[in-house]
Amino acid sequence: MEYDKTIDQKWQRYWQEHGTFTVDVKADAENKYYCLVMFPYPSSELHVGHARNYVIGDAVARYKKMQGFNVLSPMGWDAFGLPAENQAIKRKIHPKEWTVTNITRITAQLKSWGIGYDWSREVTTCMPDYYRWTQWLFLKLYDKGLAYKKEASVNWCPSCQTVLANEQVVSGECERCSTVVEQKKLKQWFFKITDYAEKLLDDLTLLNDWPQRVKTMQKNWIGKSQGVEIDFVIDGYNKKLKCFTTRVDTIFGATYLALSWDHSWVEELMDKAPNKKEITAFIEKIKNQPLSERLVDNFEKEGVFTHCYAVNPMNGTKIPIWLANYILAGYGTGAIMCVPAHDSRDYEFAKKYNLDIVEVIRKNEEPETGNNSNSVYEGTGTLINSKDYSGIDSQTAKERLAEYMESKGIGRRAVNYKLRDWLISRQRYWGAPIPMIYCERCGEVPVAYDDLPVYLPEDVEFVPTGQSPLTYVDDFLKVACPKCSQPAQRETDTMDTFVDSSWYYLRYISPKEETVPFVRADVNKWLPVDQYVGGVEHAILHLMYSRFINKFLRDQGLVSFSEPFKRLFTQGMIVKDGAKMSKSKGNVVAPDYILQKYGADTMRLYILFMGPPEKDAEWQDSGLQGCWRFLQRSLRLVDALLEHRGDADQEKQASLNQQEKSLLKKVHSTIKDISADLDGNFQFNTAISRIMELVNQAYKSLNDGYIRKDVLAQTVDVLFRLLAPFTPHLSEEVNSILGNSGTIFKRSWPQSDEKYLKEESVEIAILVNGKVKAKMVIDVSLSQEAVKTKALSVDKIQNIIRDSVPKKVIYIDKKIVNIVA
RNA sequence: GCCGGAGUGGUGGAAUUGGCAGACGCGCUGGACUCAAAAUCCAGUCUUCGCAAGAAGGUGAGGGUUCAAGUCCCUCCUCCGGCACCA
Repeated sequence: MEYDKTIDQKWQRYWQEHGTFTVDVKADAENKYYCLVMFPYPSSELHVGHARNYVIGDAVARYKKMQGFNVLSPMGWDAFGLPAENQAIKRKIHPKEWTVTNITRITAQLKSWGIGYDWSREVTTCMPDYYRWTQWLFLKLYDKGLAYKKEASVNWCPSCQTVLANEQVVSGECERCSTVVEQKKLKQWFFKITDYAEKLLDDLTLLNDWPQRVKTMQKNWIGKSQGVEIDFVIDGYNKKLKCFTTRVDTIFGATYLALSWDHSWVEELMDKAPNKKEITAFIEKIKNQPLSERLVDNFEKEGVFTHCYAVNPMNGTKIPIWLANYILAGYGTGAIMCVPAHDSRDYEFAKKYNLDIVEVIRKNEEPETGNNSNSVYEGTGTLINSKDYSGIDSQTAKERLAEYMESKGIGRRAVNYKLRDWLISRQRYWGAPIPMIYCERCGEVPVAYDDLPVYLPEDVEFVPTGQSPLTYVDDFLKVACPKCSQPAQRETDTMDTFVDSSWYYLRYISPKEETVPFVRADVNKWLPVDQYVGGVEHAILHLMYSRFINKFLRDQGLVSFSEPFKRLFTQGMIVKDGAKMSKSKGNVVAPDYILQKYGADTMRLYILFMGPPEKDAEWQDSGLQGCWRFLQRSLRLVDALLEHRGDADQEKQASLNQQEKSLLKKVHSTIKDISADLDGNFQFNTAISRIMELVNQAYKSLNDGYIRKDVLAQTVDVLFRLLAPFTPHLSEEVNSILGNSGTIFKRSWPQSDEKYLKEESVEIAILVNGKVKAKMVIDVSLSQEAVKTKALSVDKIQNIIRDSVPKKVIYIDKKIVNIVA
């Protein structure tokens, strides 16, 4: 049998016509398996790097289907977003047109690779029937006070001409275009994800089947820290400064306070400050400093003295209050107590400005060292110079001090998070309009649910001005206030596209529903997603936003599960010439020529065989060639079977020869091992190598002598069923050639038969005085004695071992020896 | 700086989690077929010594535990990823 391109098309057509991958959510809910691949942003054509994602997802889906699950594997489009708009500006094509063209092209690609989706569930986030429900979600959040507008210092990308969420700023640069991000004070919409910080953190422990790496990243991003918020009375003011610290045990070493430039009290203190000019200049300097400058390694600490003092509540000492550039504006209270002896940053600052350094913690191992205040010790230990608390260890002191402060009302236990609220406004056109209206009389008024969707107007000038292009569309902008019917204006910003993608996995269950975003009963049956597959670049962004939205919907009683994705798999990149594939580098491997020359199955097989799927892998055309060779070899086994002469019935009378036995053993051990590879962590590479071994052995057996027809038939049949998740077209073709009707995916996954796997060897442990001294495997055929007898002499054992296992393990004490089978 | 992950042939990578290191693929070498090439098939391919059977060494470096270590423990080196003034 020869491979021929028409095989691909033949079976792709078959799957489509027979609805092989179409799911009825009501009828198929029992024994369901929801396999989801992160939906793509439809920009240009897909290359083999993208293909890896879909091929992995498809292999899982097809494997599960063969195992008898009702597999839902849907596809859709994350279709709003900046690239479409940027293309529109550059080429004068409407974003919608550009997007739809790309979707058509990519759909054809996915189909040509034989990815088995239920296309009847396709969702497209830029279509009104979808974004209507994204707006609905916004209103739901608004109703609960979780969507709010506030003025804040926000990240602004001057190139994209829009604000960005914290999560979209990477090392001070725009995640998308790598432009240095600026800080601007703007009034923007936020989602209150911080309300869910604790839940998002706690429930990470439920995600046993997520990569540890992703969970750690989320944990760090949420950044919970526990400590104490201490009130410092300001000398001469009727005012307290709240400072958060995780090291309350160092309170007696606090020798100054430091405030961030935008602390609320700064304005008041300026009235009296003798060095007002100096302070103003200092604040201006920090304010205008680009974020990127702050992120360099040795960012110079600077500050200015306010000429005010605070009182340390524990010892009454007056300590100076400074403004300092290293105090983060958005974290904690924006004011901290500084302990130079035990914090390297405070130490650096104190040295520079000649502030007191008082050691209050001593490392436990070193009892007395003469030199103090010349170095920083940031660890815990025993308190010194701390009045009544001296001699106590850090941990105990933390608790006692917190208790004391709470009882005196001068401090309280507190928790802080690094996580900030999710900024969702974007000053761009190609996104879901935020469904809000501003009325001079009534203020901020949400659009009524019944008035959704707020349609995105299509006739728009795209040129970015820093204002949303919608600002200039009168038909859109001007609207009657829903409350008082007076002229009012719509919100012109659109939503971050991560809002669209934070709930799409729910819409797949009810994609055509016109009255609700999803049917609750069906969603509760089909979710959580059993297997989610995607790139690790979404470890924080998409995956945390989705978890947040899911938890919100759960709290509203709209879904019943608290985590949307039960298992997560993050695949690595495919690189070429050591670099990520990109058009600008000119190292893109386009799938088209591969399909032409080798067909879809060869490409799929190679992508899965390249290496562990979670790791990056280097594309090698020669490796692809190897997979092609392997498939050709496999197909020649089919020929060998078809040409095989010999009467199967007659053959069955005779007993199997050694080769046939060994081949059948290989067939069944392969089934067993591959199932383990796939049930575990998707070790497609080793699964495929096992199939190659099977083919090699089958060849050897054929070359060496006669193989019974039924044995060969079983080998070939199992071989192509095992290959089916990887090479579905060829497996279908072979399946039909072997006389089976219908699709191979309605047949079951092969089961290994234990009778062929019976071990001919036995593992024994050698005990000396009851202690395991050695374990080894002995070939039973060589020494039946080993199993029959419970105890053997040392000599005998050594003989058996010499005959059957390598010398290396012959270390036995000349004592009593037992054999445990 | 902190937190993760990883270091195995010429190369991508295996090793039932402590049990014959290098499976499988690529590449390379030799042979068969061919006027020749491609394709295909067969054999070989960690290093050293040996015609061979075989012997010895070998998983970033050094030490340790164990009958047995790529795998576990300690010290160090290198690379990759994430976070990065989070008080």
